[in-house]
Amino acid sequence: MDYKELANLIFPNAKPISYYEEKYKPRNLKEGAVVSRFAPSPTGFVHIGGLYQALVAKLMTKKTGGVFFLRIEDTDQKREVENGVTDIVNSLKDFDMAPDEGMISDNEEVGEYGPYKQSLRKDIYESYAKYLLEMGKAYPCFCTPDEIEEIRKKQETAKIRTGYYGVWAKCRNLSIEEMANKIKNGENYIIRFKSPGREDRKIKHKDIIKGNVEFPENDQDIVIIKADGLPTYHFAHAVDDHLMRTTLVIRSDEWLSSVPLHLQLFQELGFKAPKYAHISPIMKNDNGNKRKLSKRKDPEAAVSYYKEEGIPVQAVKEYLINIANSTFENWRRANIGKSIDEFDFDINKMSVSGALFDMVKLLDIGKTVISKMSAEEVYNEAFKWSEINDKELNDMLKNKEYSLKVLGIERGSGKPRKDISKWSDVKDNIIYMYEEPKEYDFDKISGEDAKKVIAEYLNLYDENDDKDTWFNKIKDVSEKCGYAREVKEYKQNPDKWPGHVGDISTVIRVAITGRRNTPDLYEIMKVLGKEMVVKRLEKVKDNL
RNA sequence: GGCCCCUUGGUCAAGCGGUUAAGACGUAGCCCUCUCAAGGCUAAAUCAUGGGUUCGAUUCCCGUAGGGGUCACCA
Repeated sequence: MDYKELANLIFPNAKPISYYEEKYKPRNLKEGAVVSRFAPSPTGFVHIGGLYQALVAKLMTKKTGGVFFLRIEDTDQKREVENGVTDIVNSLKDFDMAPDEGMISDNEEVGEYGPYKQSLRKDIYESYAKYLLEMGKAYPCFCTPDEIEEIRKKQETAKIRTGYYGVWAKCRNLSIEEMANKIKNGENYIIRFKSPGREDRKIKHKDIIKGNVEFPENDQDIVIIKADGLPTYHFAHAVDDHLMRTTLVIRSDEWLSSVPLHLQLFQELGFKAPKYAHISPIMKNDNGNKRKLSKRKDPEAAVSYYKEEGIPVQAVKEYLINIANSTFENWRRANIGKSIDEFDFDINKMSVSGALFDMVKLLDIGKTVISKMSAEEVYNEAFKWSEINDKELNDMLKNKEYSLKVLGIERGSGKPRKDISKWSDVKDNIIYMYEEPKEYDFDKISGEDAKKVIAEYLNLYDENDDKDTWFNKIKDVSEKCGYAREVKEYKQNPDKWPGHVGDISTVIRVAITGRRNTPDLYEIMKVLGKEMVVKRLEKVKDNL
């Protein structure tokens, strides 16, 4: 019996690898085009770190005229979660990052290099496993989980490296006949890679982000096909990224220490290895310690959080790009209005260490992004968000013509307002334009004095006044009530008056909006219209 | 614990042997102003640490400390 017969015994029906090599031809792309991917496992919501990786991949492929694809790594059916794939596909869509090829729904895909779901690629993995078996580069292992555990314990007490390697790899030295007999006797087994590596030798690897790294060679006989017949991550990675003709693997840096193994796998399979870019995770400050953003502890770890909070998609992307290339914000300032695709993203400039997540900065970007939008855009986005997240706001916004005016206050000028950083801010920002105030937060002038101010103002108010006339009338009221017409006058002589025109306009502002702080009162009154303004003023006057 | 990676203000970070060590967010103050949000100006605040190498180290080398990752039939 030889290796070939053993391989046939294990995988009698597997196609020769030449079939797949022929089927998935090298891509016909121009020189330098990057083929990269997002390859999550459907084990729960998409993590912001995953979106970050996907964004970098997307940027790189876009920049070079390459291909960005989505592959689902569902080789662990135990951890799989319902709607996992749908969530991933939708999350990418939400961020306007739909892949060029790969999965486009739970069970549909586009592209010539599929299937893009690993659980559907079993035949392919078997072919390549068989290929390794034929060459004696893989072998069946009959060790039970208990035996593996026992080996590990021995290694631990002896204080030596744990794992299935060298003399500890019992099954690698079984004769072909022994292996065949065990299989024929129905013993359970898995397939292991027979590592040619030696721990006392070093390999050098140049990572796109981390730079030069030196590791001991891999000498672990890792499992490549599990008891359930599916491949492990490592094996699937090598086979898939070869067959899908990936040129750049962008992934989280927790994989960095697997690079020696992966390189070895590519080598032994006769594949050309891709380039690797290991991205540092996005961290969070936890009592002075940095730790990865955690799915369990941190709501902002889930990309769905941003959608629910109504943080603009563009803000999230710009924030992420800024973490990746901090020169982005300078570019953005100099290129207002341009698409982020025009930014010359440089993956080599990405930080080697993990950045702390900064919600304050994200929200600041959100503010800027929204301030650049037209009233129409703000309306559309806020409306869309409110449909699923805020019924009350949605009802308010149903009056489109009026809402457009409300959202247009101090917008469209050279210096638009910057007070909304996320869609969930909108309601509180504009609610007094829809409902009469329930409470009045007067400042220094209240009671009878406030009543007098309002009464005087009602005498003068004319909705057709231009802004200067409007303001002069408030100054007139100030004078009548014994307050300074001008703030400057008052400041020069603070003892002469009890206050100034600012205090008077505060009374009117509060009477109309219920608040001391609002955008331009003149515009607010214009939008509200005469009827509403008078009604609100009368109401306050009568109740003071 | 073994192996690997990292360390510039509170945060993101430029920098790549000689700089007054950029910029942004945040913080504080001033200006503008009918309030607020902005905007303008200004300020405080950083090279983890000890050794080298060098005429000169934030930058190069070594050690130390601190942080992170990884050691599965999970990805």
